Amino acid sequence: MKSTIAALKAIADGTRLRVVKLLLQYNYCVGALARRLDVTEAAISQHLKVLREAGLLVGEKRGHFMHYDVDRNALRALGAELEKLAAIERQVCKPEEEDCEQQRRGRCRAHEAGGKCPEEVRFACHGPNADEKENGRNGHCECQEPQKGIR
Amino acid sequence: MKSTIAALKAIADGTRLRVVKLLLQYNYCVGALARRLDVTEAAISQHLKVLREAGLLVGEKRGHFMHYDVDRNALRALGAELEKLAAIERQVCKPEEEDCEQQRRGRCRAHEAGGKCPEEVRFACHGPNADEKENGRNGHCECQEPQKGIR
DNA sequence: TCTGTAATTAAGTAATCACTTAATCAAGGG
DNA sequence: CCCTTGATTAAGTGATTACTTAATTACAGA
Repeated sequence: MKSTIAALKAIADGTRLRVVKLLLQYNYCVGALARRLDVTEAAISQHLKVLREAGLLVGEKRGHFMHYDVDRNALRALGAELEKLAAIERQVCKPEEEDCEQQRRGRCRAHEAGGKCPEEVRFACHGPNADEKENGRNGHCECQEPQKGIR
Repeated sequence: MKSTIAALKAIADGTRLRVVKLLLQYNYCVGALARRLDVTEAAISQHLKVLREAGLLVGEKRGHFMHYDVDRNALRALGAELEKLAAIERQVCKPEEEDCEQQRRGRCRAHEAGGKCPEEVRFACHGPNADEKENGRNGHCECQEPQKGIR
């Protein structure tokens, strides 16, 4: 997860994205990359280091020259991770499963449509001292799904 | 493509990634998010702005409260884009299809295993003045696929 | 071993960024 | 209309970053 962020940071840069796209097509050496992208060799070298340390590139020395290759699996995995993220399911309230004291609160409509209120949700939506302020507006928010037809 | 970079930059941050993960599960209001992630509301608000402007979040006002939702399609599309990137095919040399003057060069082994040398590759690998320096090492690199068995 | 070149690293700089606090805007409730 | 509270914005700060030039390391040919 920390490596995911590093990899995302690595490709979230215009120049480095161009580097990756080019290296996917051509097995350029560093100097060729620099010429092709019109960037100094030092700059390219530093970008390559970032991409390499993020696990997106692997280098190979051939004679005088250093050639980098994109780790396509790593790149694919990164994409898959984002798609997997997009598939994270919503946690909805199921008050019948848990004793949810938020049901008592006037402005908390999180449960009227039927939903649970796990401890972490209760805490996050109403704060650590939610119990102390009965029926007030303080600390409340309609923190769950949009309530169709209500309000 | 520019929006891709903006979206990548947006999620390539630890706090914002946590925001996205949380909003995928719970429809928290801004204050709830801040409490849950133990970040000031101002900071969260700024992160939400970044994510919103990157097209990853959509906001909805409900009474007093502002609730943000992850645009799952945008997130999925971003992941798909990375996977598509990983599928970019390598350009290999096909000298029989093009008149490739690099074949004459001693140190350029790009073609010995059979490969084309399109103008852009030629330029990138050997520089704009490649023709002027016949048979020299200058400006050359073995810029294509690793040559098995050669050298 | 000496020389020329590819690549990396060092050092410095301007810009960007994540965060802070304080001020401001917005939306009810009394 | 005022007051409270949620949310955003403004302004400032320290850290990070992308780039530059210069120095250094690594490699191979003569």
